[in-house]
Amino acid sequence: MTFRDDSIILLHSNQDLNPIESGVFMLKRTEYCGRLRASDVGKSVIVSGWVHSYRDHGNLVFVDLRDREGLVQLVFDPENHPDTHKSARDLRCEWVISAQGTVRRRSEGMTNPKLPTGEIEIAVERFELQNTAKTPPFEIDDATNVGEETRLQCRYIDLRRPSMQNRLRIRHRVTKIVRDFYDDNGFYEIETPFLGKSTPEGARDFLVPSRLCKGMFYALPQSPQLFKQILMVSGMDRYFQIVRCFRDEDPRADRQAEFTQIDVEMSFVNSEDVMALNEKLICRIFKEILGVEVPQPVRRMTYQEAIRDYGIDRPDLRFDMKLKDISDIAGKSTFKVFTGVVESGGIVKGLCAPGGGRKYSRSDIEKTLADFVSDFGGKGLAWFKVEAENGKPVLKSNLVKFFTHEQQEQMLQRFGAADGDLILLVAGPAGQVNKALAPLRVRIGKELGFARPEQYAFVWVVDFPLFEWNPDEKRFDSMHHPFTSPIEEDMHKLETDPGNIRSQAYDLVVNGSEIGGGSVRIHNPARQAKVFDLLNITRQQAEDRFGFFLRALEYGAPPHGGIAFGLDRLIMILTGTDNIRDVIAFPKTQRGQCLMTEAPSTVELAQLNELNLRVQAHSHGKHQPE
RNA sequence: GGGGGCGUAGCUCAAUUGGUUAGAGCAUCGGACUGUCGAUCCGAAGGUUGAGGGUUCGAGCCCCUUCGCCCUCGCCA
Repeated sequence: MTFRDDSIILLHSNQDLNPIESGVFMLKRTEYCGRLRASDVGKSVIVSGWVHSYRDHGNLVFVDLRDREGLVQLVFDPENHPDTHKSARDLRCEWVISAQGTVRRRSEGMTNPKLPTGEIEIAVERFELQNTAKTPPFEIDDATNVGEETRLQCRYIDLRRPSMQNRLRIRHRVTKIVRDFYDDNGFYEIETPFLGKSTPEGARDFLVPSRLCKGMFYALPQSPQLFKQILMVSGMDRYFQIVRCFRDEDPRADRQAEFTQIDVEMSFVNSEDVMALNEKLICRIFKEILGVEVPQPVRRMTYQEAIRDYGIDRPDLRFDMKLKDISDIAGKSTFKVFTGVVESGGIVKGLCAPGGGRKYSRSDIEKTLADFVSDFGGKGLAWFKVEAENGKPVLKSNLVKFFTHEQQEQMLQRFGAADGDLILLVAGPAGQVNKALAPLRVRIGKELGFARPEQYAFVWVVDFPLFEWNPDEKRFDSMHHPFTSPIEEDMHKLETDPGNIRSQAYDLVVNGSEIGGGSVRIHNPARQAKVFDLLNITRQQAEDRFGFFLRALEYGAPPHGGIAFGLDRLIMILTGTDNIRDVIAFPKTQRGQCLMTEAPSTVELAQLNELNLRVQAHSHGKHQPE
């Protein structure tokens, strides 16, 4: 510490400008460090930034100066500017300076091809020390792998790293494209409230106590759903918003409690209109950010097809490897597990991994893959390796004996199996089987190198069921949300067969990730009431929760529909990270804490009193007062 | 709420079966050095092994408790 103080005094003692104390900064930036090129040779420039690294040769001193745009090399030469050179020898990493000098071309053999600015350097004539810095807890360098806990505690340091700056830059560019796109297409950006009304359905709400209405609470919005529909009733015609949403559920690698949606609603449209317009936005983003041409129109796939072939409503279509139902074959085998499942209405379904027979050993399958399947609720994993005998593929497995020759042939046929392949089967209730097979398919597709990271396979999944049966509550729940409109031709099933009504809902999926979803809404109050009935929402409940909205629908609601994109996930895909915290400037941990600010925290008793709240005693929590 | 992984110097990691004074690279500090760019060379400093307890002659290592981070199931209309 004493050294640091001395060094500042040293700097002050000579002719160079050291305005930390005086506060008078003379050198105003003229260029970004990282933007300088050979074309700038000869220019007199002033750059400002952080000392990224310094190389002191006793005589010559080199400093790599860093700003948002990159690095540039500063040279301090004792022959030309002895005082400046002397001061420069005391510079340390992350000190902030402004330097004036001349851009000059580096001589032959001294260029640095690793830097975009590597052909030039700045011969510094004078500089100002704007600030010193403590030694940072870790290096500002993408090469060193720093633990995330440390990064989150010192996020201001972490965000100096080029990779983080790049991700936030891309995020900015995307939101700029979004705003331009919707503006070009006649949308208004309109803000909606954050302090809203709690609705007990869906995700858990974040609650905010009201001071003025004692004992009452606002809820932070899970999405601006009802407000955007009301904006359509209000005649705004087209709305969008880049908006924070809040869901108080456990985070995941790709999920934060607060996240950002690109929220969109349009009047006088059908689902095709919404998809056709909004896929253009995604195409524009992929084109401008990645240079990737997304084929338009984006492929459509029904929900039913997605579940049948991929076991999931967000299929990764970078590779084929479709799931095949072999219940008909397995049900006739003598393998009790399969016949039992088929007799009780379950299915036997599986996939054929090309080359998987060579890639996976028996213990890979029976331990690693079987454990993986069981993590997702699969009860066992049956396998057959496919090998060629006399030029014909045959099945090899301890289960072969339960299948006749003909059944084996049928199985090979069904999967189109060839020498070296691996057939994996799961048996059980259809939902359970699909839930286990879908992640297995993706895992194997990645492990076998079929899912290339630089490839982007888009698909609209359409015709979602309107309802899904909730066995615990013994009632139907909305699959999307209760304002989703059924498909017209399925309306007659409303009384008789509600489970098979399709909805005008659609999800945009890329590489197995849902990046957006929406629907055409019900704009007829009578039909909305009917749907509430089917959801076992009483008139009173509907009135309590959405009364304001139902009343709005009665005042001339236009037909309307919309969509919401998950901005964070979109940025994850565009930047190729699987960690959502890497695309959020100030994210939270799995316990929802901000390690930098240490939120959440306890509050003053006076604050609680003002809100008429009292905190119950509880056993743990290190931040609790004694 | 369940399952799994991790926690050792500022950072990234090592430390044999429980056995000497817990090591290395980077960073830091001092010195040397005319073109470096992951500078180099010489030297120095740096540790409550996340915390607490236990077993033991002896614990970074074994046991118990606890805190934190990550992944995951449930959850996320």
